[in-house]
Amino acid sequence: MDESRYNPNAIEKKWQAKWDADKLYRSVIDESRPKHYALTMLPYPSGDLHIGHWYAMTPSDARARWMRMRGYNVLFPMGFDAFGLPAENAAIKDGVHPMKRTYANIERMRLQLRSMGAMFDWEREMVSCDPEYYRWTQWFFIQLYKSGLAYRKMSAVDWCPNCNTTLAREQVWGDDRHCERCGTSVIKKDLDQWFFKATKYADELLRFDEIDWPQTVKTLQTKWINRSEGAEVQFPIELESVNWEFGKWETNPMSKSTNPQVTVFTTRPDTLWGATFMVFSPEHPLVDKITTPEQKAAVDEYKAQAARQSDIEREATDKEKTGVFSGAYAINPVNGERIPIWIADYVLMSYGTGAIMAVPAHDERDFAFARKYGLKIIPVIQPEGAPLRLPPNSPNLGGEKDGGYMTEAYVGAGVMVNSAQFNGTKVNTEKGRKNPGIGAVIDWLEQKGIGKESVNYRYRDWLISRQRYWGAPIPMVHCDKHGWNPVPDDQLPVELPEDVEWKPTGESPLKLHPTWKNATCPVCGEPATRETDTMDTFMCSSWYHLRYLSPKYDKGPFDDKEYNYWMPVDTYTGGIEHATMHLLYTRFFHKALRDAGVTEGNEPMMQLRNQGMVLGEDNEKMSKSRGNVVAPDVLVKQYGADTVRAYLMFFARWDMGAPWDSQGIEGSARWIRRTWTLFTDGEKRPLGSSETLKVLRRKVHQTLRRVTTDFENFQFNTIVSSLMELMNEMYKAREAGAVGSTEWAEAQEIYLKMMAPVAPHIAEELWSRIGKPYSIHTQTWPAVDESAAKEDSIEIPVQVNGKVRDRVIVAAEASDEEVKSAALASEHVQKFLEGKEPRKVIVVKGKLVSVVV
RNA sequence: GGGGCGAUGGCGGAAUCGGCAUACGCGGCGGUCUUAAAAACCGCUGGUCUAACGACCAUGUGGGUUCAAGUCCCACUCGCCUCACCA
Repeated sequence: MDESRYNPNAIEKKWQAKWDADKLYRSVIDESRPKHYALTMLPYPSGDLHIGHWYAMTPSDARARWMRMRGYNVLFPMGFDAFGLPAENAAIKDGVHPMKRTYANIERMRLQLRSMGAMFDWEREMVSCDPEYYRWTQWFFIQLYKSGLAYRKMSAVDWCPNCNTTLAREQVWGDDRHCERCGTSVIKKDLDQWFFKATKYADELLRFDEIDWPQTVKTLQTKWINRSEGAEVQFPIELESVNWEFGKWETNPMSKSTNPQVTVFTTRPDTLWGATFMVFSPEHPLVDKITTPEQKAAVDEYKAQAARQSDIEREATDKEKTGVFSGAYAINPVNGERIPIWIADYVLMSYGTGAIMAVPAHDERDFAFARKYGLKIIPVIQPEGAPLRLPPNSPNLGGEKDGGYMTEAYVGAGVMVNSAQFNGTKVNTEKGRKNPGIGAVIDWLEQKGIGKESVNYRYRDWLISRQRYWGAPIPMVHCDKHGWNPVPDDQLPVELPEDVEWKPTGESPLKLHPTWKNATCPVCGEPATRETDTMDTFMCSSWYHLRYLSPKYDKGPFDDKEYNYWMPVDTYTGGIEHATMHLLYTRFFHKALRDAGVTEGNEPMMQLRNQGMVLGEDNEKMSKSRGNVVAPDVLVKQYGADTVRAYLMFFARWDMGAPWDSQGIEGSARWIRRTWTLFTDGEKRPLGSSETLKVLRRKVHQTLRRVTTDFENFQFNTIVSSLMELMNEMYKAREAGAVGSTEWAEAQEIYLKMMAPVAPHIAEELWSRIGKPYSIHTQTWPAVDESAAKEDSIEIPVQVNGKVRDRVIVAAEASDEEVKSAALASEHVQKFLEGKEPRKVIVVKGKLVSVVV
């Protein structure tokens, strides 16, 4: 083979084997060095590494390598998120066991990952479907159960009819409420399921003060949790309104002497006096009890229609509001007014209490509803200036013109009116007690015992039951006498049976298995039944970063020694699509386990950075059906891993992503080849001038300064372009006779060190070819020589009235006066002054001169 | 509909604190080498006008602040992301 030609496949294979044999990337505890835990999101073993994986992992690897060169003891592990639906769905089709398929895929992807030349420590690999891994996933479930954070509840949950399983709220996407995995619209089912009490941590999850995460992720999580402050208020229902035969009131069993109460949540207790009707969700359990015989037919029909409607239709925001009168009345507790109770589907059973007080004057939805059905509107907040005017014939509003009158709800600031002793109280647009009107009313409600301050969240508890086979079995056993109990630790893991049948019945093979579910009760030892549901795979990925610490440890999920040294994760990188899923689950998980005494600290990952997405050449999302998928294996074969790495770092801003350009990679390939030529072409020229060498050295140190800050800031594209510039400069210097000088030797050394994190193989090869000791990857990152980086003379643009008219060259150290006179001495500048005296001359040191006439 | 992010040559992008707009690369054009092509190398490459020196215009649109705006402020247009009757 021709040794002088750049042959990426040969040198990459050679160095990967050597690094492997030398355990160059093995990370072990070393108290003498500061640690750095760099983590990139682990892949699902789909069978092929995608260019998107390369895009996410390569810059993360480069930065981890850079941290290592800066003296940190770096942990950069890799593993597989191996449970999940695709493997099981494929099994139903072709009968290949998910275990077999998954491990075959992992085998293949390991090779592909190795071809990247990343510094993964493979001895720390974890695979979430390995029983030695999910043993601890189950153990964590039991810890949460023992902490009172896991509970079982019957409720209406989201069910994907295609995946045949329930989903967590986070896994239902879009306005058509489709399944995150397969895109099918979900339906509601009443099921008994396991939940984690994530809402207990809602307030803590809203605090981001300890972590350096992108604002967008913090905003998404904040919006997702959606804390709203307000009050709960009890509304008595008129005695005549209650259909007693329908059953008991839980709080007032068959007592006809006390009014039954219904609780509503409101963020606007200051508008209570304007509550002119109530609205119940069609699913509200009291609907049947309060509906009068005359209204029964209409209400039943409305309920049936609401149940028939899909969530899509029901949740369309711009849909006209519909509803039906129940015939019943409630009493507004603040003023004793008798107000009608309506049934409408714009009130959701899943938020608040499923019933609202309607204040049409100050709520848009209630206003629209009141106008449609001719209900009373009473303004209770009056803005400054022109008072709100009701339509003249309110409450009967049909067909009237609205000129000069209220045409929409007033939601701004103002003064309370029509509100008894609160008249005159100022109201602003703040939420909760920050609003003086709300604060005053809450105090009064609490004192009167008809309401209390309350906080509501949109955030739901985490539904983790999945009616599927390919997941970690929920380690619970049910006994007729003793109910649900966790499987004792010494019986973990509860392993998945291998001898199962794949039938497209929609039932989990675990449920259909003849014997697997037979167990004994941990309390009495009598026959009992295993839970046949498995856990959401997000449970597996909520703690994988902990398993990397000690993947073979069998006395616990991790070895404390490793935990104490490496945790928390210092830098976490991955896609933003997990903002309200994995990234929220893992924070909850860490906090819950902190309180159970398992983990330490408040947050698992201190710094988070998100990469963008590589689109297809057609500017569309890559997909097999579009035929625009870029295969990294092909590119590696054609160009070598170093070129692919360099191009992925160069071609777009990492946090933004961009469409793929198959021509563009030629530029990176050229850079790598030209670097090769620069270092291997031994052609000598007569030694050049000292100025040449000085200019070269200056460029080297300027580049080093830039590359260092760019690594710090995840600006990978400009790292590569700076190196390209330096290379061009080195070619010029070589032409001018720099080869053989100490400056040239230094340039070569620093250039390769800067290149090493980006293109580790060629950097190692050239490093050894210039006679340096193995390995470049254990070298120290060079320090910038600021005096060398400094320019001696600089070109200063001179502006006249804001336009650049000339450039003058001055010494870098020149005083403002010197620069000013040099600028004014310019003929060209004088021409534009047209003989006039400058009114003002602004000198910005080292930047420019601005002359104003 | 609410919220967030963004818009710079033919394309991806660069521009630290408000201080030379278009770095670096792709593509294009011209050239060297070659029988030829590829590769490699050299030069040009935002627009308009000009023989040239050079002038004028240009960072989605319209205003504003400033000696100076891609960068700050206001309004709008388009695109992407996100939530979506949340009481």
